[in-house]
Amino acid sequence: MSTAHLPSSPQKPVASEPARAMHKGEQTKQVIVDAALGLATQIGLEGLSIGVLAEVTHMSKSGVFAHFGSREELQISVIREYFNRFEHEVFSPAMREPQGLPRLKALFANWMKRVAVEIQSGCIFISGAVEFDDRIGPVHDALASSVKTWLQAVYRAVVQAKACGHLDEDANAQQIAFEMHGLILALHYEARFLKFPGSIDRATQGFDNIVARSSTQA
Amino acid sequence: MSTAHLPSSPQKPVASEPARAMHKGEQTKQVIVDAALGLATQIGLEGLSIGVLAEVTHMSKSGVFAHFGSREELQISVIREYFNRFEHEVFSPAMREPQGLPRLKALFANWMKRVAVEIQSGCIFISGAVEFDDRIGPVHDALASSVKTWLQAVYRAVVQAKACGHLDEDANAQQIAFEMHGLILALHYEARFLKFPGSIDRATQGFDNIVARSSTQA
DNA sequence: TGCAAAATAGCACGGTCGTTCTTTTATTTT
DNA sequence: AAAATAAAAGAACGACCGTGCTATTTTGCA
Repeated sequence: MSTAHLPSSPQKPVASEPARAMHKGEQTKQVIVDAALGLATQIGLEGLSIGVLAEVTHMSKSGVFAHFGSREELQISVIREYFNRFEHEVFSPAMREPQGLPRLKALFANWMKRVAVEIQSGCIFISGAVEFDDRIGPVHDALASSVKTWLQAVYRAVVQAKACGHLDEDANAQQIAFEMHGLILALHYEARFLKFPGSIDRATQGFDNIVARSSTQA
Repeated sequence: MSTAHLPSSPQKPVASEPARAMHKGEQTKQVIVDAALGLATQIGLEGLSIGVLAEVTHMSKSGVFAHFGSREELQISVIREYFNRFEHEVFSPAMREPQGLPRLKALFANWMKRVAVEIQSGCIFISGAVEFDDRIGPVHDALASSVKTWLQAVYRAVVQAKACGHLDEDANAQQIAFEMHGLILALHYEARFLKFPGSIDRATQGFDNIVARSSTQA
């Protein structure tokens, strides 16, 4: 069974079972990346330090370091891992829904479900954007291209919903994708930072408002 | 002439002219805070370092440090300064508009104008939220209370627009404020980090969509 | 089972950080 | 102008950082 993939998604071992013929190094590297992702979601990609990562994984600093060769490469590995999980949890399940409005709704619902979890754990697509928005280099590029890939997928889902006749043909797809993104960001901001209750409901309602406004008046 | 103030806004010297009877220490402290704000908007409150701040202001590290007593106090000073400027540039001018929809529109327009500038320079209400969203302490508190004060002002403007009959009486004010916040965040994210063109227009359009949906059908 | 190769540990380096303490300089007040 | 006070500099501290180098251990293969 082949799962749907976001375009140009990096093909990597799926982290789960050792997958046979996986050398020791790759296994522990995966363990490190898992731990690094856990740390990065909480304290950010910039907060990631090889020292504390070594502590958490019960290894030596140089042992951890050797798997990546540089801190930047570690950060990029974390971004890739996050992207893969995002694809697996948010994108792929939605692709199993029929094209058009159902798929778009599933996309947003899964996205929201993911962010709802990240109210506790943090989201590196959001924190990373702030940390790397005026920096250049491979980490910025890896992050930006991951996010763009995802937002592009959202955009395509909106276009398809229009093509299916589920949304008004003169609805602005870019505009809708932009507003969806805004709802997610406001949810993350107000729930995680400000601890406002009811934020999830407001994000849900916001999406319903968009759909109601853009739906074909039957 | 007394200017309108956000409730519970800290009263502090307004940075501009030396204001007579201002001791030398307060003047240079203001210079330092100005420079620190400039740095913090670019690299974040966490990126603020006393060393580079000393370089920028042509002072010694200990000279800079003595004005604050701790890095946290410096960060809080920066937050207060940013809050004052935000009030002065965004909130106060809007309060000179008549209550209701005109004032709400001015509030959003000024907010957007501010963020449009911050596409280049950065916004510590946004970056700070990410940096301090799972940390506790006085810096988090100072930042959160500043943001809450501002969002509360937005909310009140929406409520007033309803009271004036400019917006539907069954419009959800919290919902509208939430969606406005989302538009600002999406603008900041997509324009500053992703460098998407047209983001400003989409935020403007998003606000118009909200108003159109909530306006009293005459 | 032995040997090459890969993985991990140990250690040290130069650098930056916030902070403290002491000394010097500048400002304010008498 | 002198004395009192505030402001700024200087130097040093312990801590943490990423990284490079060299040993040691572990692994995989013949």
